[in-house]
Amino acid sequence: MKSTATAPRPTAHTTTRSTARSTYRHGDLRRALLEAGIELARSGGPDAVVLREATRRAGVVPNAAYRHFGSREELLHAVGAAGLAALALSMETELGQVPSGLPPEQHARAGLRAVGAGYLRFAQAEPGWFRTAFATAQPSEPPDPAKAGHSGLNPFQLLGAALDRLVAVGRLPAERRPGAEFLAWSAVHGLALLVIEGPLRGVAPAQAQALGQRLLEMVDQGL
Amino acid sequence: MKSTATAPRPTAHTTTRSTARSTYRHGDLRRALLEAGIELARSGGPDAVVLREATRRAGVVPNAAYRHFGSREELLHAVGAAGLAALALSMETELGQVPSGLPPEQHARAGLRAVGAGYLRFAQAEPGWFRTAFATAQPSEPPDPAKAGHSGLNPFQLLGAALDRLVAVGRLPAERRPGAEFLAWSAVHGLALLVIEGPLRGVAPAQAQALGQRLLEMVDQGL
DNA sequence: TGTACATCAGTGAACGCGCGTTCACTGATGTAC
DNA sequence: TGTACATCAGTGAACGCGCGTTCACTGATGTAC
Repeated sequence: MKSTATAPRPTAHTTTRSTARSTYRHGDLRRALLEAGIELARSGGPDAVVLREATRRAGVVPNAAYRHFGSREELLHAVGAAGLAALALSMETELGQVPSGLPPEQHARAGLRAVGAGYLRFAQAEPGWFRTAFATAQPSEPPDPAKAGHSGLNPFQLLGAALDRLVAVGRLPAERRPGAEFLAWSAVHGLALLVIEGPLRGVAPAQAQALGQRLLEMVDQGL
Repeated sequence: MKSTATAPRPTAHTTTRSTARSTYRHGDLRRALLEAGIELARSGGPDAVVLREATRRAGVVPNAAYRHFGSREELLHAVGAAGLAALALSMETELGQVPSGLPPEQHARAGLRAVGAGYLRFAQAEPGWFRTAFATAQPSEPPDPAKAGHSGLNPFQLLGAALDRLVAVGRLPAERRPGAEFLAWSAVHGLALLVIEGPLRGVAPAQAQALGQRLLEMVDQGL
């Protein structure tokens, strides 16, 4: 029994999940598609961000998406950008938990660890979205506010700022500052992948957490 | 003009790339499919390992693959296993270049760096194959000879052996040995990804090399 | 040395699938008068 | 306050694509006698 036949137009799509429209116009389809896209990324990574499925979830016909995104790729990038913003937020949360009474050097070191911990936490909590975000992190440098956290900084900038503080405080020699982002980022990114899609997949969260602490220690000592 | 009509059967597939058969039987289709699969992985990563394309390149009809691989997945895993073996070889090459006259501690440290350098070198030289291999590195522990290098050790075992030597020589406290593989692996794997599909994509090879050296130094100091 | 026969590697044709994207359309909304 | 009209968000139908996988087949090869 196909139920699409006689139902009134606006409410015809009874498979609609989130947005059961009562009007012809959707209202905020762009946002609905983005949110559906995020949901897809969360549950299956970048490859799961499928245009047709996003429109299905928004209760809309497939090509309606083209009013708001030029292509599937554009939607994917929007999902990735939102992921970077969420990642920045995760870092900021960790940064906010650094005690303020510490001596300057300790404080700066704790800041770097917090940034790394926020990265690992987000990667583990949202592996699919994280992978999508990373795929988007690649390109240009003009900082995009859509990728930033509350501070207005994106993840890369938050890391840079933490390293700058290490230099300011005398913990990191200035001549070793250039490129240091990539050393710290490598370590933390590698562990994230080992945990979410590598040989450490399925390890107990507590154990992964402990490994994360050791890794951040290694970076702190080795930088 | 379709040329498939009257041509004699065995040589009908004029689009055949590598293996222009003159016999009805292929001879070594399994190997041909595996090699085609490797070629596909090398040029596009795991997603590019497409069963139909592999058979096309082997000059054979699509379903012929099922005489040798139970599914696309099985072919993909064979490609990945071969990649792990190639990775092990790359590590062994670097290990072979460690001078033998060094004092024990220097020698052990150079060994760990060599393992890391081999990893990075292979990842950069064969990004697509490397990604495919990593996807295969996940599962069980029963060491598979198909994934090993000349020494009979697979990449993970080569890393473990290098760390064991650090302990034997007194450079790494025994209590920090457990799990140390994952710290070193994380750092090196993260940089590999930053370079091949991350923000460092397109950086000059020499610069990537330099960053690799700094990273290995960080690990050496921080472990 | 020759013949009958079993084996099984590769063929040929077809399937259902879901995807991204294009086209011409329709009808709800907001604005100008 | 009411009407005409332009805009443009969402519809409906269709496209071509390439994929993995299944089926019943055919004919080359090697072995037993």
